[in-house]
Formats: sequence, C-alpha cells, structure tokens
Amino acid sequence: MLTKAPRGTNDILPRDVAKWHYIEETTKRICKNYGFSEIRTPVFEHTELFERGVGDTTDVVQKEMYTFLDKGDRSITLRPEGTAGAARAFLEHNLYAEALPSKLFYNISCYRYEKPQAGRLREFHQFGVECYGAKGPAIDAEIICLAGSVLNTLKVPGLKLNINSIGCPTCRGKYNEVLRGYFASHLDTLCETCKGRYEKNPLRILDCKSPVCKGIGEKAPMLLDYICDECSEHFESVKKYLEASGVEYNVDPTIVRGLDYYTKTVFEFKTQLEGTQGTVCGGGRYDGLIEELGGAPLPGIGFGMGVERIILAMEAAGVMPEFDTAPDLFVATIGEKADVFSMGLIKKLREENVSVIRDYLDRSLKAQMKYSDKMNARYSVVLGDTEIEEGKAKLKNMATGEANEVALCDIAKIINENK
RNA sequence: GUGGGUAUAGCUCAGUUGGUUAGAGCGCCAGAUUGUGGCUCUGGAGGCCGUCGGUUCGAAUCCGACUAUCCACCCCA
Repeated sequence: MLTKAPRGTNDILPRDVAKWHYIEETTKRICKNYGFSEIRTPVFEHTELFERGVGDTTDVVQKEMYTFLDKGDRSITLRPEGTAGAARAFLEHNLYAEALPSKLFYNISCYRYEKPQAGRLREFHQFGVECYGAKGPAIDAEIICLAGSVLNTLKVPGLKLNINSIGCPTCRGKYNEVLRGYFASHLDTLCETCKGRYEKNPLRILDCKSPVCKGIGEKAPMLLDYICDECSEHFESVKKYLEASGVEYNVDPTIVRGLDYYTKTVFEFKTQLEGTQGTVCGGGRYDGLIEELGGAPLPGIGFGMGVERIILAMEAAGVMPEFDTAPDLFVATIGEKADVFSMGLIKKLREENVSVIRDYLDRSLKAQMKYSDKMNARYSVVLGDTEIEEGKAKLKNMATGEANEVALCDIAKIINENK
C-alpha cells in the first residue's frame, strides 16, 4: 500500500517529463500567438461553485467529485474541470473591468472519481482555454482554430473536428418537448439507459450507441431545425469564419456536451484512438455561466483538452519526438587527487553552461566509462595525476570514439561550440 | 455504478494432469581487459508466484473473497 499510488493516478517519471514540457511549451507558444494569457487557480474550490457552474444534474457533479469537509467544516471539492474556477477568478478579481474579451488559458490537473481505463484517470490533466465577454461568432471560430492549431502542431493523428449548435435555453427547451413527443411512441423499444434519458435529457438519446436507439434517433427531428433565428445565424457565421480560416469541420447534430453550461456552439476533436477515449478536446459556448455564478450577464466560450489522451494518440501513431536529455560531459577520475580536483573543474564547467556528471559510487575506470555510455554523455574525459599536472586531458567524443588532447580550461569552449 | 479479462524477477513472459530447490530473454552488478564505453564470453545479485482464506498428504497451478490493472458500458478530456 505504501508503495502504490492511489487508483487512477499516474506518476510522470523523469524519462517522460520532457513530453509534458513539450506539450506545455507548445500550448503556451500558440496561446501567446492567439493573444491568450495564462491563469493559475487553486486545485480545490467551494463545492457549490461546481454545483452551480457545472450543473448539479450532471454525472460529473452527482457522482464523480472528490468532495470533503475541511477542518473548518467547509465543503471543498477538487476541481473536476477548469472552467468553473477560471470563471470564479474572473469575477472575483473584476477582470471584466479590464479590456474585453478576457482571453485565458491554463494547464491544470483535474480530479474525477471514475473507474479508470485507458485515457481515463482519476487525476488527469487538461489544457484549457476560456474567453469571456465576446458574444459574436468570430471568437467561436478563433477558439476552435486555436485548439486545432495546438493539435496539429503536436501532430496528433487522424483528427476530426465535429461541430454543432445546441441553441440557447429557450430553443433547447422547445426542442426537448419536440423530442419527447417523437420518442414517446418508441419508448418501449429504447434501451434501459435511454428510457431514463427520456425524462432527464432526451438529447442524449441521440448519442446512444445501441443500434436500436441509433436507428430510432436517426429519424428524430434535428435540434438544428428547431433553434431560433439568432442561434441559427450565429452557427452559420461560425461556419463561415471557420471556412475563412481554412479549418475543415463536420456538422454532427448528435454532439451533446455533458456539462450543463454549454449553449449554442459545441465542438469536439476526435482522433482514431484504440478504445472509445477518442475525444481529445471538447468545448463550446457558455453564455449563461457568468450570470449563473452571480456576475452580470456575460458570454463565454472555451474548451478542455485531455493531455493524457493526446500523449496516448501521439505515441500510438509514433509522432512523439525524441527528447535529448543527455549530459554534455562525463568526468571520470583515477585516484583520490583527481577525485577531489574534479569537483572544482566540474563546478566551473557547469557555470559555463556545460551539463556535467561524474561517478559517485566509487566505480572502477571501466565501470565509470560504462556509466558514461549508459547516461549517453556526449563527451567523456579521464582525469589522473598526469592530466592535473599538465592541465591537459583527452576529450573523447562518445559517438565517434575519437579522442583529442585539450587544455582543461578549453573544455567548456569546445563543447559549447559543438552543441 | 454495471459487465468481462488478467495478476510469476526491474521489464516482457514460460511454468506440463497439483509433486520436492520456480525458469528464460532483456536490464542491473562484477570479472575476462589493474588508465577508457558500445561487441563477445563467464559469473553474481534479484521472487511472500497480488493479498487473505479454502480444498489437498502436497498449491504458482484448483475454488472463493478482496485488491490492483486492462477492456467494454455509463459519462467525459
């Protein structure tokens, strides 16, 4: 138990950390190009924030939150997603009083009590983006563009962008009634889960994988045909902006996001991942959220991207780059005098921006060289009494095996010139 | 939360109808080569056979529960 990480959590080991840096750096760079600034919010928030923000009828809130009482009897929840916290911070710090729209991004960990599976963890990581204060369709397209740009830069394979509009609360309410009317006659043939969905959220029946429900759903009236003029015009404009940006998309009327705050535009990027965890990015507009949290009405839009899923997809396709973490130099020593002397030399080299390692296990020279090889050092140098006396040593290029005699004081210069 | 598969060395996996001291390859350490790595050869370390209980003269092997893990569903990133 002591040496076992909790279920659904993963350690990111030294050999994998570079991948995470790579993805984070990529998101930072692209966000900067799109004019988004990073925001960092707490891992935990008041439980009520998620109940209100995410919606207390959602599965996420009802059964997947890590909720506990702290020592002051406050109900605290580990964030299951990033939007609610960002919206809270936006309101708390009056960011709406600064230049709008407010364009934010974050790389965070999230927590959901779920049964773990490939691409589904209890602690997982999201790259996410939020934009508050812009209601027009251009920002929808920009956000989608940004997500696509990150995924394409990372070479995530087999990407497909699906978009839909789920309308505003008014048109969605009307449509739900239309849908119930349609499914009423098929209620007996629907699968068990869909019978439950009928009352709760008939939209979800359209998303069912059971062939029977799928068949019935195909002939169901489409939400897109029932959304109001304003929502419809908005959606048409989003498509126009996407086309102008050269972004390929597919209108998928069955997309229904599972978090209550979504309105109008919803979208997801899918990849051909083994298993069903192919959705690598999901997002949409949430025009009611800020008001729901107690702010003045202010439109919002954003997305979340699953970092673990991106890594899975990249590795499955063999597009994850190799990252060079090898040290520049290994310093081997023979004898006590060299052992002590090397400490000073190594410190100086490191101050000159050379990454240097040495042995700390009293290894024989041969074993030191093996270690150097194993650590993938670019160069090795052996120090003994003679080298110290003469101030010169053979600098060995480990790839070619070639060794040249150099002055000890020139080592940093030579290595830095050949980087 | 529901259904199914799996659990043996650091890793990937063998292990016969239940039988005495549980194996291989890779990796790790050392030696062959006492101031120079990779190749080769030799040797060595490393196991509560996931945990607990049951059946049996005897269990890594059969049965049960638990735990972990993987897969599918639900849901989601």
